[in-house]
Amino acid sequence: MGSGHFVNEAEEMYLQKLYEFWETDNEKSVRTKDLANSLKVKDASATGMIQKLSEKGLVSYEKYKGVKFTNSGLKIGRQIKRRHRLLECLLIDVMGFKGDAHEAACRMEHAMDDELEFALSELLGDPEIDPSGSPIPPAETDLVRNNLNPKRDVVILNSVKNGQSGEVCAIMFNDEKSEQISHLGLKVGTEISKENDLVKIGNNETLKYDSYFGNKILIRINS
Amino acid sequence: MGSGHFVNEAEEMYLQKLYEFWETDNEKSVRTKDLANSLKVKDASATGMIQKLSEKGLVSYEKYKGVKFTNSGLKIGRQIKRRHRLLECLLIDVMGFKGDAHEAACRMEHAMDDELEFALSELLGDPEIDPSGSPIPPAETDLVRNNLNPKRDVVILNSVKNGQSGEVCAIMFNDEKSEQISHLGLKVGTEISKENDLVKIGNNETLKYDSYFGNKILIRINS
DNA sequence: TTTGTTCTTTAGGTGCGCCTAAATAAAAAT
DNA sequence: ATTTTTATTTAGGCGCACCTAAAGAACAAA
Repeated sequence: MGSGHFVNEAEEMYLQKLYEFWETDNEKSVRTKDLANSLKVKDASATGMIQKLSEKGLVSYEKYKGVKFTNSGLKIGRQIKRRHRLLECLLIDVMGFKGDAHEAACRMEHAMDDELEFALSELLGDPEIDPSGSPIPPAETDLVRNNLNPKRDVVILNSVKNGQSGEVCAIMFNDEKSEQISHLGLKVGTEISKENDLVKIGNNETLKYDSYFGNKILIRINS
Repeated sequence: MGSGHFVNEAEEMYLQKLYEFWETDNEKSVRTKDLANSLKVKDASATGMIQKLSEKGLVSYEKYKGVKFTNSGLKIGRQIKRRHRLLECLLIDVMGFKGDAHEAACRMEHAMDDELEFALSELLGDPEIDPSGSPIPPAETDLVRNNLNPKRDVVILNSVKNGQSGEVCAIMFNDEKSEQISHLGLKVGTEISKENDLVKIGNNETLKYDSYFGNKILIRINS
């Protein structure tokens, strides 16, 4: 990444976890013990990995003083977390996966490259939070949208932007909540539009929906 | 799996590769060298792993005579291959991923459990071939469809079954081929039905489409 | 400040999957 | 049948990430 570092799976796990600490306080340095605990490894193991990451210039580290990101380490940690949360969106919101999505995402995140990350993010409508409400960091790499990655005009309701309008083109599940969706007055073909962060439906009434539904409803944006 | 074996990632790779040999000839035993070559490891490494798998009862092995699946080994190899090919469908057909899908799938397949495999297969309409035309083996575990996994009534066009009818509810991409799709006379709302492996559209005309389009068009099945 | 506790690091060891090099078996060519 | 070639296996090592046990540093309380 960045300066051409090769970072393996174990290192990525540490950097991602470090990013979680960074999210709550991006100043404080992280204690070896806390890192070890949350990764469920022994303290001595964490020390070893920290030293390795420090060698690679991904964290700054002084004995007995804890560890902090360097810029390049932060980039990588943030990117892995981004991929992780995008995967959770896919598994939970789109696929309706009821198993241990965190665990699955944890293992899949290391298999993603920039392109796959880009494609997934676009499929999901470039979401900014994951199913548990945690923020999805922005992309490190601003891939130029080209003819290999054409602009998509079908997005999930949650990612419709102010000023856009469109039409419901799919409601992804037929589960116990689908009845609730029809109570909202929504069905395939319903026209919607968004202004001032409010979604209106055909009769000019404001649509009240939560994030769950917003992920299940596909909208074809009017061009 | 089956008799409670724990199989790690490396072992899964060997079993999956062995399954590829099994697919072309399920009698012939596989030579160490061929296995090593296709996994891009040295012959000696393959020998070691074969011996390990043999210890576990997943392959039958006699020195200098090559290796064959046992029943339990075949089950595992087949399942990993199934997961791999389902992932390729997701990446290529649904997400439009243009990178190295094989490589990505290779790494993700080991992160899947029965439930995720089930959810993915259903999202894809239980496909029987992957994007390159290779057959997707059937599920080993016939998960009972329960309230956690409600029946989906939106499927891709390719997986509409004879006797079913429904309505186009989404066309997933707006790329260079979308124009071709509209030339087919298809748009959101179009009614379709399938009999004798032929898809008819509203005016009773037979729809001619290829697998590419069949994966991009979502159909809501009439109940 | 001394003592006790907690945290961190070092030192040494394990398992795993890979490697190379060398020995041995099987197969092919003469 | 003997030699040559190819395939396979053994033996010994390496790197990696983890572990335990023990030493040492930092911190808190008396």
